[in-house]
Amino acid sequence: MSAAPNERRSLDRAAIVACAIAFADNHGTDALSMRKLAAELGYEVMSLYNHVANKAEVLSLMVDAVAAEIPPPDPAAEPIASVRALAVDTREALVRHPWAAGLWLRQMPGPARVGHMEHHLAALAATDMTPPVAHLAFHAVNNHVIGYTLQEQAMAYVVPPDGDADALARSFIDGISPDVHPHTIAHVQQHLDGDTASSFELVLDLILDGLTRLD
Amino acid sequence: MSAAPNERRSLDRAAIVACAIAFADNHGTDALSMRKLAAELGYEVMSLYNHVANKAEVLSLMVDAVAAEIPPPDPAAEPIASVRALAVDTREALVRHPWAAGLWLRQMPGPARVGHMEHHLAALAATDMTPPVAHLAFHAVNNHVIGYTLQEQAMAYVVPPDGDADALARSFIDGISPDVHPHTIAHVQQHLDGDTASSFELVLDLILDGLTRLD
DNA sequence: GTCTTAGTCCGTACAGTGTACGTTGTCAAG
DNA sequence: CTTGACAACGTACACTGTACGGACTAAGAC
Repeated sequence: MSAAPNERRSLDRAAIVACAIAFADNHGTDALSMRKLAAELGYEVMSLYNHVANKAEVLSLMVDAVAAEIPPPDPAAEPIASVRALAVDTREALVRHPWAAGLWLRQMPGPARVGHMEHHLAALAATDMTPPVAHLAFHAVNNHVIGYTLQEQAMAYVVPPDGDADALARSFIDGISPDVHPHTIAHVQQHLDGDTASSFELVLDLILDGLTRLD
Repeated sequence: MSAAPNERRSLDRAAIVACAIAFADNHGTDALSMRKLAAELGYEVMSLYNHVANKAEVLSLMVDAVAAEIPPPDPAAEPIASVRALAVDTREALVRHPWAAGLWLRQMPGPARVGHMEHHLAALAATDMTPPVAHLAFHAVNNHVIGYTLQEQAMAYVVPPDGDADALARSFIDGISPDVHPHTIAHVQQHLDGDTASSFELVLDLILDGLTRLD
């Protein structure tokens, strides 16, 4: 009746989370339901609850798995370089899993994210920054990484599945008057022209430079 | 049978959105459903759909209403001061409506938000910044405002309704080893000690200063 | 061997969600 | 008085998360 039980991967937390991540990568977290997840794994819904408390825990485990993908900083590197590398690597992980940035802040940090925090804070503590500035820096860098990624991916949320993002942006600027909103149109146009390449690292360096100047 | 129809406010977009905002302010957006919203207004669910396309439109109108609360910058002020004021006022609006920051990036900008963008971009264009730097600045400031507010309110998402945030933070640091994660514990402890007051404006100024130094 | 115990899988069921559709009431223009 | 519009409503459907209880299996105790 059911598919050969031999073919399906045995059910445990790791398998569930891995499958959930793959599903979210393909269809987004909004489309992720416990039923679809179970179907994807070849099991029935309620079987998942033998390994996982509830959906919230699945989501929590998912972001922690993403955090686990972020490589720890090279201990031999300069402290500031470590902070910078951690920021860049974190951003890359969030780009790899576009749903992760939106979840990052809503989940209590799991073990991997606590490790991530520790690396980040340790690198900052090893710089010349005073403790209060290091505290500030932690949040400033975090804000930049997550906020920038979120903003970049905001379009993906708005654009209907497999819709044309550029076309949507063009229809957006077509809908507003060039007389009252000229700067807005120019701004969106700059995005369409694509000459806003790697501003992420540029602003990151700006923030880091500013922080190291503080005391 | 039904409550006196005279007492209930007549149904239109504005009434629906106002009620939705009040409800979200009190119970959060997760608890907001079309049925509860209708009940709050004294109507039945489907009546809402005579005035609103779907729930997504309600959410979209809600964030635009928040954007409309943000006062336009004083045209007599210095451009940089306008940018700064806009950032601070935006943050205040997002704090007034804690659900708004999370929705801000997921909704296509409505008229009020386009106006907000225009003010922001116009003020930046009036500074000494070159156009590419002004473009950068728009995103950098936006990231800071939204990211900072989101991060600040992340706790509110994690803490169960009317739960003790401090107690949860303490149980969090109790759960991690001081030997492997000393910096993390120290960081959370600093939050509990509350000596991290108005870092928002501090980092904002840091970013603005850095941007004005660029060219 | 049998009995017990723990753990996994699954079927059923329930309350709650967004919303499509059709019916009813109301009120103004012709 | 009729007609047509629009707003309010009731019902219905597909879908969500998950509580509960039963069926089955595997391991260990005697």
